[in-house]
Amino acid sequence: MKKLTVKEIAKMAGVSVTAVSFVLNNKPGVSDETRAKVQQIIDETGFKPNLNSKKLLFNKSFNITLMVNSFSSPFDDLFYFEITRGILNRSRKYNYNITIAKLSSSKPQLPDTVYSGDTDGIIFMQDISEKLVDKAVASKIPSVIVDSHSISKKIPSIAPDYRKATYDATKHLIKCGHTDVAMIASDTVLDFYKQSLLGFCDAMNEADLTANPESCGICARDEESAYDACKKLLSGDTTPSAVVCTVDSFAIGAMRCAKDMGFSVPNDISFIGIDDILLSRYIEPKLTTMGIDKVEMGKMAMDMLFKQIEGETAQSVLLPMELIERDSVKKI
Amino acid sequence: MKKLTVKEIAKMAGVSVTAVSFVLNNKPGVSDETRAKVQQIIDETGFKPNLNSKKLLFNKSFNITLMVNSFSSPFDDLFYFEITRGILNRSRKYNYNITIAKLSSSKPQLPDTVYSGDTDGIIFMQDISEKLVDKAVASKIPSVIVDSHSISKKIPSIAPDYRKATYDATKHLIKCGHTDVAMIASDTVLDFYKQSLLGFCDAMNEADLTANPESCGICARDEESAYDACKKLLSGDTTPSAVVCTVDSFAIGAMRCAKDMGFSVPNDISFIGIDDILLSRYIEPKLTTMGIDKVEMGKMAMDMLFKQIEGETAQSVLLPMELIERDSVKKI
DNA sequence: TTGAAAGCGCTAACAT
DNA sequence: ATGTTAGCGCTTTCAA
Repeated sequence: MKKLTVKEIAKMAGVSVTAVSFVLNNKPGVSDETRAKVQQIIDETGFKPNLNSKKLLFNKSFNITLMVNSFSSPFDDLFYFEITRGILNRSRKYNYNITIAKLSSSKPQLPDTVYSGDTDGIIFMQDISEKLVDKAVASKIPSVIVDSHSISKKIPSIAPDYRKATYDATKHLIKCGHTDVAMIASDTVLDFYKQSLLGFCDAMNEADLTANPESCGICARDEESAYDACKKLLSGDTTPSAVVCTVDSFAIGAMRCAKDMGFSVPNDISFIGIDDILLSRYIEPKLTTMGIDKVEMGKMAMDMLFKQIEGETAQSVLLPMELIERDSVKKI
Repeated sequence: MKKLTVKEIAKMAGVSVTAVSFVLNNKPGVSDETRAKVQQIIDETGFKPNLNSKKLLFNKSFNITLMVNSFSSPFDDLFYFEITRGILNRSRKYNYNITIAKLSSSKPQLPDTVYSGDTDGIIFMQDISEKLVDKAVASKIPSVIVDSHSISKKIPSIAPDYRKATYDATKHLIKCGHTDVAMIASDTVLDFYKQSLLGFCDAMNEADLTANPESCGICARDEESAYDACKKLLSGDTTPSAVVCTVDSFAIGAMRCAKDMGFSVPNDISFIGIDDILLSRYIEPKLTTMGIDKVEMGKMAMDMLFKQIEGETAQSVLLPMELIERDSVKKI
């Protein structure tokens, strides 16, 4: 059997390749009669035009690169996996491939595909270094950042409103009657830390409670260091009655520490997280946290990227998070 | 600035395009002098040949499609995410893109990319229907199945040795002094169920214990139904002292049930799982289970796929699982 | 409405 | 060793 090409189909239908091309792309310029004839052959043979020639012609790869952070924890992976669902969902609409690439942990580099014309856009998952942002901007390749913790103006991003989320989380604790509230924040991204601090202090001040360095200057970078941070927090003369953790995984580590130290959660001490990772539903007690629709985030990322691919400009968005009440906060 | 092409580089270096092509691909046929000259221009300009033309020429897409099951649970996602790490890791070596596609839940269909020449191979994650297997074989596209629960002969697959794993899990319980051992198995894939049963019975028989329908005829399909299955198991006149669950998520559901019914785990009843999903380390008590190196599975999948892409045939492999002792099994 | 042919950027066969 | 050129499969301009 001969390989199917437009040329071959044209021969079979007794028409020119132009006619076949027009039929394939639903373009006018062929008589109904010719169109029907060609369409029939296409249907019979199941012919699908080879994408590679289109790629060359239009100098497009029909690939979107998903850059994932290689040093993220499995907890984060799950978070990003859900975002990926949304991205995949939308990619079908646009008829693009989604290709995954790991971000090099050693040096900030765009994927090779950018330079060989093998990608039409990049979706960065999680924060990227300022250097990488600059490289992306310089390459002129359409890009978006999804779940950015800092507010970059150079690349459109989709980020949860972490300041508001921290504010709401703190406020929830206060509403539950807590007055000695502390925070374990992440200090890996400066801007994220600032937002957490701002949100926390806003809520405290509003309730005429004071936020001091002892209560909100404690930081962590992963579950393990959150364990240590919590130990420090609970070893002082006075212990807080509630702790807001700016990342769920911190809350998980911190609660483990509290339990190990003989505290009962939430009876002796309450915890609230931010992110609603899968695990939060399964630990004991189930973690109260701030959640967001991750699938929706993925869809938005895709839409924003496409706006750019089509030459328009896209605006960054800040998404609200919702309180998810479970069992780690006690009403007093 | 003119767009960089081989032609342009050739002009700049004052040589033919052939020379440039040879230099780019490290082929002999140019003098050292010419090579150096061309290389210099390439380095200076940072020229990268456009991949799209190569794709057309060789009729290759340099894309590998990763087919993921759309109806898998988040627990499974995590399992597959780790496999994906291995796949990504190896893809760099081969210089291929990894594109992800969701398997349609409604009908068994190969991705469109197969028919438009937009993929050079498929890695199926988890089991696929026999119909889909046939379609993949018919399309002649190189394929592998990773984490297959059944043993298909038509497509090379990488699967954990679930029979052996069930055998080892059961044997571990017996070695810990348990004689009343039951099993909660998955019956979604017939072949998987058979393997579980065989492994379980082998271990029981070897120890002169009897496996009867009451102890090994109980099945589930997810965490929730495992909860119900366990309820049935523990409502009889005699209750087993240990249960092997052929999937970790079943064990999680079953343990929750046992605790809800007032049993203490592992004091009153022990549980062992298979898979070592992330969650198993975080639940209370930490689940004893059978684990496997998932990153390695991904790497193997990639290697097997490439063997096929290069025209060789690949053999299915059965991977051993290792016992991971944690806190859900009591020694008596 | 139709068909012929150029051209996307590259590699490789062929001629020099 | 070097240069010229055909051709991968498609879309689209142009001429008929």
